[in-house]
Amino acid sequence: MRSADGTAEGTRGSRADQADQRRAELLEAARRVVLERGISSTRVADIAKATNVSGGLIHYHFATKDELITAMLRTTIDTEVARLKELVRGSGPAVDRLDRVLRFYIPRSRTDQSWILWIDAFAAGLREAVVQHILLELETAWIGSVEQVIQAGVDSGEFTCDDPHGAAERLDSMLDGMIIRYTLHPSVLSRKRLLEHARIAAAREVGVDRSAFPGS
Amino acid sequence: MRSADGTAEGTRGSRADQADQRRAELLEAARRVVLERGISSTRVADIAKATNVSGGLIHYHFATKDELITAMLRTTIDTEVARLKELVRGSGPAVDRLDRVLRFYIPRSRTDQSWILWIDAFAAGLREAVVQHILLELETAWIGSVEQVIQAGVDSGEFTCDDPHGAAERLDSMLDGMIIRYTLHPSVLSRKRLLEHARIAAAREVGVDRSAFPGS
DNA sequence: CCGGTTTGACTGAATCGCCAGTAAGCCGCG
DNA sequence: CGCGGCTTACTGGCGATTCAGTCAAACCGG
Repeated sequence: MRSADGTAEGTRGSRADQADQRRAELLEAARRVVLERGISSTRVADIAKATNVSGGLIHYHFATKDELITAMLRTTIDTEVARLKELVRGSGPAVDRLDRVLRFYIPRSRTDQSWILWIDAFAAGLREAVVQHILLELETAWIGSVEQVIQAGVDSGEFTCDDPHGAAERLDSMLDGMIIRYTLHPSVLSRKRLLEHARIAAAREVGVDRSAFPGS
Repeated sequence: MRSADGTAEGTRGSRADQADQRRAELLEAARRVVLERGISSTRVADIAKATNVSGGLIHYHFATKDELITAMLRTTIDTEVARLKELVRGSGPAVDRLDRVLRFYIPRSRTDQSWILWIDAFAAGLREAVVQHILLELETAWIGSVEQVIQAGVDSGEFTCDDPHGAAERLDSMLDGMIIRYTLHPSVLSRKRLLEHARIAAAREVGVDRSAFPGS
């Protein structure tokens, strides 16, 4: 895609490419470190160590720690939203598509830590407008996607729902809250039960019977 | 309740009382400061200043900052749970009682910051077992209360619900998620709309019509 | 193609403000 | 007295940011 000159590959090449690569590497490392230490107790030195790089380099690529963290959230969200959009574009009966979205939302297993990042980000977003904005984007994308699938189901006559947007808001909120609970106390609320709750609520929102959804 | 000795009042008296009072004062100040700065960027010096007290005094009453914060969360929760239990104990038709609980849950106004504390605590709870435990207590109390009111309604024949506990879990989660959203982006989701969502969902869970609840 | 020059990624160590926690002692009340 | 609540003055160290310098790759005039 780049390099109309001699060297004909995008993986390795000009210094700009190298810098981009390093930047991406740092963002990825930042994500890993934040996942296990939390945003507020992550030190730039930790990220440096995780990349086998000097502390100074971090500040060569990112002016401040905040900038690094924000950039990390930004790219994480972007890929997440992209995958979500793709998922929504999929085909099949509306029930299946909706169920797929629900399952994508919910952590895959007890060791899936992706939500740790968002919980941390919620707290950060309380005071940082940039983070707040990023989170709003993510939520909007989710609600929009759920709404879209519901609307498709209504159009095809599979679903009955007089307020797809409201239904999506309710479902999303319920999942947010429940996943936070699951992330904090996995022993109190199993993933299975969580998914079951999601399906029950979803079925109700779109006016079909619970049995229309997968899973017993 | 204390002082079976000479001085016959609980507000002012023995040195122990004075110490207790100071402790409470510090906890209250801690709460205020944390609300506006967040747990992780609250310094003990801030709390000292907010109480017009020297920095050293904090450590006279609380060994570490963590202990102070934890104690603060603890007492906040205790009073919250107490008020909740009292609310549940109230009388009247089950719909009214349920609605009262819902309204108690939701921030009173855009300036009610109580939820900021919990969002912060969620993040802290990701790594601190003590906080995690405190949060679990709070959630359990909420779910229990909602369940209890629903069950009462079922017993009196006002409600239909074959799984009060599950219904309470779903309602609670939805409110958690939605309130986080409201707290972070009040301009995107109004309190009015939030309450309406709560009533719609609640009505559905207990098998009554939305119009059975107050508010148009 | 070559030596000199520039550029840009990167290092390692120093700086410096911040902040939890400590130590020593003051003071008023019982 | 003497104890308990309180203050002031410190410290120890952490941790973001800065900076002077290294090194290799790209560039360029001849």
